[in-house]
Amino acid sequence: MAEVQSGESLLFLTDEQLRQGIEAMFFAYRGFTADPDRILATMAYGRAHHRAIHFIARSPGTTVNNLLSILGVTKQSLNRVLRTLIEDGLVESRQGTSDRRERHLTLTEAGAALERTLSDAQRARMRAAYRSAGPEAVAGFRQVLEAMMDPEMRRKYHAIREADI
Amino acid sequence: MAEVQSGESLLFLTDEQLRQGIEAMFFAYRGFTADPDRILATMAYGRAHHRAIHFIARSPGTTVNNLLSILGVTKQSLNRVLRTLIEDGLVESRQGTSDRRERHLTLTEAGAALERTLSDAQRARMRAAYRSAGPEAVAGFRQVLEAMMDPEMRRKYHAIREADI
DNA sequence: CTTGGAATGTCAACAAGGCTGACGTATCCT
DNA sequence: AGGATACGTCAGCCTTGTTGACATTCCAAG
Repeated sequence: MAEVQSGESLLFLTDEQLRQGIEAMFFAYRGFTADPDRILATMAYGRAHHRAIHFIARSPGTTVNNLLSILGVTKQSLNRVLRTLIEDGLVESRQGTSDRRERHLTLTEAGAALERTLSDAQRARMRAAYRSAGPEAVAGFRQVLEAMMDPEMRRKYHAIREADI
Repeated sequence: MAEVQSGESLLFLTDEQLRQGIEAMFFAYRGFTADPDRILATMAYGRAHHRAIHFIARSPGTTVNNLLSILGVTKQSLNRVLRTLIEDGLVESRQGTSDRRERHLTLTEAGAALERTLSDAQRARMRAAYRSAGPEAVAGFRQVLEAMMDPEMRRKYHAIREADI
């Protein structure tokens, strides 16, 4: 038959295996967002606020445009979120010095505190998953995720890390 | 110092590593949904329709309640989606025979065709990612994802597979 | 046989968070 | 001087989630 696999090595590419991978992504992403979502639900915030806070924390002083390209939403969408965060004193927006059209975003103390609360919860789950799966599984996990990204997103994913140096 | 790692083996549990894993999940999930989203955008459907179609295809004859527990939304949310799919002739709802309160959901030919289009696109990306990462990475990927799920979701994830036997 | 509860469907109202389109202002660069 | 860029904002729309209330249908226990 045509479906016979040429050895065990390609079994991970059967449609059934791929389908299980798809479902694993679906269920895992739910777990991934569950803890922050629970915390955010007690405030007037949602997942969109979390994403903004996360990436501002990650790249303090980032511009609105940069954040837009990372989050992949329209400026109107981001602005709605950003406005409430600024009004609530969690994010600070400072005019740029070299280019005064730009706004540079940073977390205030309160913003940083919320960020810590959210990311502690999310990291705790990630840490538990990593620990139970082990270092080699984690390396594979990261490899597959990276291969799944759109090339442009992959560039941004790397860019964020390089900015830390 | 307290931060000194006890060897390379625990490096995958540093906050920085966990943070990168979190961001990898974020960017990868975007890629994961990008292709079906593009297809759905050309019709009057969204991601919610895709999810319903996927799990009906996966478990033909499933009940509304079962679908609800898998998708984790309210019946009102699901019903809205289901109604349009039934009206459009993609899903068939048949009253149960043993328990006639239940509705059993199956895809029509048209529904199955759309499911194939959507899942072909999603599987193509998954296949490319799997191929580029290799079988061992895939095993690790699956392990970490599974560890990340809520226990209840993990049960459902396994239940779907066992139902195939 | 009656009744309680479960499964399902439906109506209404609302909110979050996407989107498009249009417009205005400040700033920078050529 | 004029075009491009960065940002903010108003208005309106869509999908998809939520709660609450209520009707229907049916199974099962008393």
